[in-house]
Amino acid sequence: MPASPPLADSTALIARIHALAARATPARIAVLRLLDEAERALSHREIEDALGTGFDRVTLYRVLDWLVESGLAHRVIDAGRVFRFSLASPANATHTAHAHFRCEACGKVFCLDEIPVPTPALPAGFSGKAVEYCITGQCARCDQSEQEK
Amino acid sequence: MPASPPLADSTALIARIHALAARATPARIAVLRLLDEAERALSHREIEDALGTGFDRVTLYRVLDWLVESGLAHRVIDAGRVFRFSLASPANATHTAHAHFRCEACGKVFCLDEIPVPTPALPAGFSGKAVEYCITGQCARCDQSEQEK
DNA sequence: ACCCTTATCGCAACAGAGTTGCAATTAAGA
DNA sequence: TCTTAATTGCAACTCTGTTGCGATAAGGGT
Ligand SMILES: [Mn+2]
Ligand SMILES: [Mn+2]
Ligand SMILES: [Zn+2]
Ligand SMILES: [Zn+2]
Repeated sequence: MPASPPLADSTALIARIHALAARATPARIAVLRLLDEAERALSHREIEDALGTGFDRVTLYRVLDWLVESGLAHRVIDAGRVFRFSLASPANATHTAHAHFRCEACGKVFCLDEIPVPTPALPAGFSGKAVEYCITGQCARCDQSEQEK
Repeated sequence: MPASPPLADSTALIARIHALAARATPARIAVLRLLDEAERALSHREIEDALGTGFDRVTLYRVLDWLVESGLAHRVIDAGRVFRFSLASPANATHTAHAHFRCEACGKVFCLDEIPVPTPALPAGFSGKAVEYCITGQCARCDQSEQEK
């Protein structure tokens, strides 16, 4: 039972791609669906594994780049130097700042849309655009499995 | 006119290293001095360039690792997948959360010790340890040079 | 001042994530 | 169905950082 809204069928995904005047290719549809179903930010590797063989790694990289450039997804970098991607919800599609949580145990990154990101006052001469707000710690699942030991 | 306190001489730097029961090698002294003089977080590459030839790249990587492990410095990762290092001031040596600013124009990362980092409420089951708070935009210098055009 | 011990260094080889060039394929409109 | 440019697949590549190991040298003891 995914917490996210019901996953879109292929036709809806294809429409979303066509709305950007781009070609609805199998790779794009597959990645889009996967990110839509995922409740956390996924890395290229995780996406590759989830989709199995059938798509070249470079194709997946390019699909992810395209998703970010087109504004459908956004990219965050984790402590292990790997990019993680999550679908931009209508809420954060407008580049609204939102917080992230990275679990040190399992390495997953979660989008915390509920938490407001404070906008700080900057030193003179500095002009801020985006704010990154990331909490590191242990996620609910890893916290639980640690209790069981 | 550096905003930071007067840079320490070699003997002071050596003392700082010896206080950790470690050997005061040329590489460690040089990197420590450089980070002490820098007002922003430096990447390995920047450190290598600044010090010129004379130290092996691996040695510099190991010095930086040692600095982080010993608590003298802390490491942040930037959007370009490269680590940046800044000396832990007495204030943030205790792992006190502090904000960072990354300039999109010149790529530099600044430590904003003045800005307080808010501690957010997390979803149930999540336990937070560290908070990363990074503002992206344009630094004072790049903002200025843009005006001149 | 000299010797030991072993922490640290230098080199070379390696690893992982991501990028680029280009010919072959194919989505989508005519 | 035909055309054409967007997209793919593959191979080679870059960049940052890591590891193994023999050589070097910091620093404590004499
Ligand atoms: Mn997010
Ligand atoms: Mn800092
Ligand atoms: Zn976890
Ligand atoms: Zn700048």
